Amino acid sequence: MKIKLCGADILDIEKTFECGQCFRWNCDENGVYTGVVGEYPARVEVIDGEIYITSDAPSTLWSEYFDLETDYAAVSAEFTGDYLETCTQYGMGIRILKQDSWEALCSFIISQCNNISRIKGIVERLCELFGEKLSFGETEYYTFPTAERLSKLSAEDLAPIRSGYRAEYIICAARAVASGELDLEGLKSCDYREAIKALRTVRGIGEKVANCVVLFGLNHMEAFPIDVWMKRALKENFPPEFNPESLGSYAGLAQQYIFYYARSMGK
DNA sequence: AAACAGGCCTAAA
DNA sequence: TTTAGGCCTGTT
Repeated sequence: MKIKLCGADILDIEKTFECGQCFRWNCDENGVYTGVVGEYPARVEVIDGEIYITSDAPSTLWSEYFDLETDYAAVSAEFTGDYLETCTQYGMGIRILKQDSWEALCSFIISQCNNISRIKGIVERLCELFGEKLSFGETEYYTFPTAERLSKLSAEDLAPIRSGYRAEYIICAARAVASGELDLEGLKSCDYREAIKALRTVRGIGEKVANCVVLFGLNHMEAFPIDVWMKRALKENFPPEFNPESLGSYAGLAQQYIFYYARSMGK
C-alpha cells in the first residue's frame, strides 16, 4: 500500500539516500527511489511536496527508519560556527537512517578504500547471490544475507561478488555475529565508546568503520566517523583542538552535513 | 601506464 | 605512538 509519510521539507530523499550512509537505494529517471529495508522492498517518491512510500511494510517502520520522531531542525540549531552552519544549511533534509545493524556492519567493511558505485555493486551481488528473493511489482528484490548464512561460507565463496581482500573481513564478521561472540543488538543499549571497542575486536573493523556502524546501525547518534574527506574538512575549517564531543548527542548528524558538503564541493 | 579510491593490518622505528 | 607498504578490484 501507499502511505503519505511526511513533508519533503523534513526529509530530502535525494540527499538522504545519496549522502553515502546507505548503499541499497536506487533512483530511476523520474527521481523515484526503490530499495529494500529488512524484508520489505519499497518505493519512495515526492508528490506535491510530500513523501509517499509504497510497500507492504507496517507503516510504523518508516517513522523509525527515517528517525522522524527527532526534531532535526532543533538539533541542528545547536550546530554553530560559520562553516558548520553553511554545511548544515546545505545538508538540511538529510536524515540519519536507522539501518539494520548487520547490514551496516557488512556494508561499511566493504566500503573501505572503495568508491560508492563499487560499494553498491558489491553489495548488490552479495544480496543477489546469498539473500532471499522477494517479489514486488515487476521486479525482483533480495534481502541482505544474514550473518548466519554468510558464516557458513569461506572467503573464496565470495569471489563472485568481487570484494577483493574485504571478503575475508566479511566472513570474520559474519562468524563473530552468528556465534554470538559479537552481540550487535546488545551494543545498541551500551555506551557508545564500549560499542566501538567491541566492534574493533573483529578483524577488518577499524576506528572509521566502527564509527559508521554505531552511527548508522546501532543508534549511537554521537558517533563521528572521520574518513579522508572529514579529515580534510576538519583540518581546513576547525581549530586543531576541535573535539566532536562538543557537538553533543547528535554529533553524527553534524558529521553527515560536513561530509555531504565537503564531498559535494570536492567533486 | 600508473596512480588512486570514504581503511585495515602488520612490521618497524 | 606514529609511519610505510601491501592488499583486491575498478576506474581514470
